[in-house]
Amino acid sequence: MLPTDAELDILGALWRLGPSTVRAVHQALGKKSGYTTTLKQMQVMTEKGLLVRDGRSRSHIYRAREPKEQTRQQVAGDLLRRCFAGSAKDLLLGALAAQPASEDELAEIQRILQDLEKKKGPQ
Amino acid sequence: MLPTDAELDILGALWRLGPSTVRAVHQALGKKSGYTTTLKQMQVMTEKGLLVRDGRSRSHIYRAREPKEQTRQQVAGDLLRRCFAGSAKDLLLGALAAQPASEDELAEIQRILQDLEKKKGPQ
DNA sequence: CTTGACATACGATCAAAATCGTACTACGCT
DNA sequence: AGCGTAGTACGATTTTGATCGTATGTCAAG
Repeated sequence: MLPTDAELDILGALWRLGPSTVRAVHQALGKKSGYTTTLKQMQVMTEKGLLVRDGRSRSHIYRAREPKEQTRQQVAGDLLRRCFAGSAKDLLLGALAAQPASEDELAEIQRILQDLEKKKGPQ
Repeated sequence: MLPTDAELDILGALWRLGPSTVRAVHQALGKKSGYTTTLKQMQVMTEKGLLVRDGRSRSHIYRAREPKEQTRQQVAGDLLRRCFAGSAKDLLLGALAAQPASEDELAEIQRILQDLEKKKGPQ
């Protein structure tokens, strides 16, 4: 099951920060809502299996249960199908239109694509 | 305001089909839910300004109000920020991991990137 | 040992999205 | 004209996500 929007924000914070307390996540989120809201959300996410909690210290430490890459893959794949008719090209185009990438990043993407084609072509 | 998930499905269907009746969209959606649900959703979307309706024929014809590219840009940009820390590279990687692209599509992406860099570099 | 700061637990509530039932309407067919 | 089919209109309900208040627990400083 895919994470909701608010859940994605929390996962994003945990990816950035590494394993963290509720308070750390809440602060990193720039807190439009109250602390107990974030707490509750992370509790629910733990029940759902999105997070795991280490309750040994008084302030529990949470971390994402699945590797970041896996979650990203799921959510990108979902959008790809639902909104871009499966076209990775169109997805990239949309992303770049929304937020232009630096030349360095463009070059890096090129490199990755070349590697991919090398790996794929010979087969 | 970003379309909800169900709204995105409807937009996707309209992009594929072109201007269509509720029934056509409902069928294209392969829906688990009833016809009036789709109808109601499209009515709400019309109120929100996501769709426009031509009510001249008995079966009203709906189409997306904004160009596909604009909506895609918004939704891709949102995901890019929220889930990929602004890295278009990571977004592309996630998408490709979820659904590998053909060699042709990879090549096409390369071409687009080269054009982009040419346009950007000289400035 | 008491108190205050900070933590979790958890029910209640609120808001938004999705679903459905049913009433009403227009059209074509006989 | 009357009937059946296929459509819209729209209120009601259900479901889900997000938010909050408050009760309670823990610990360390004084």
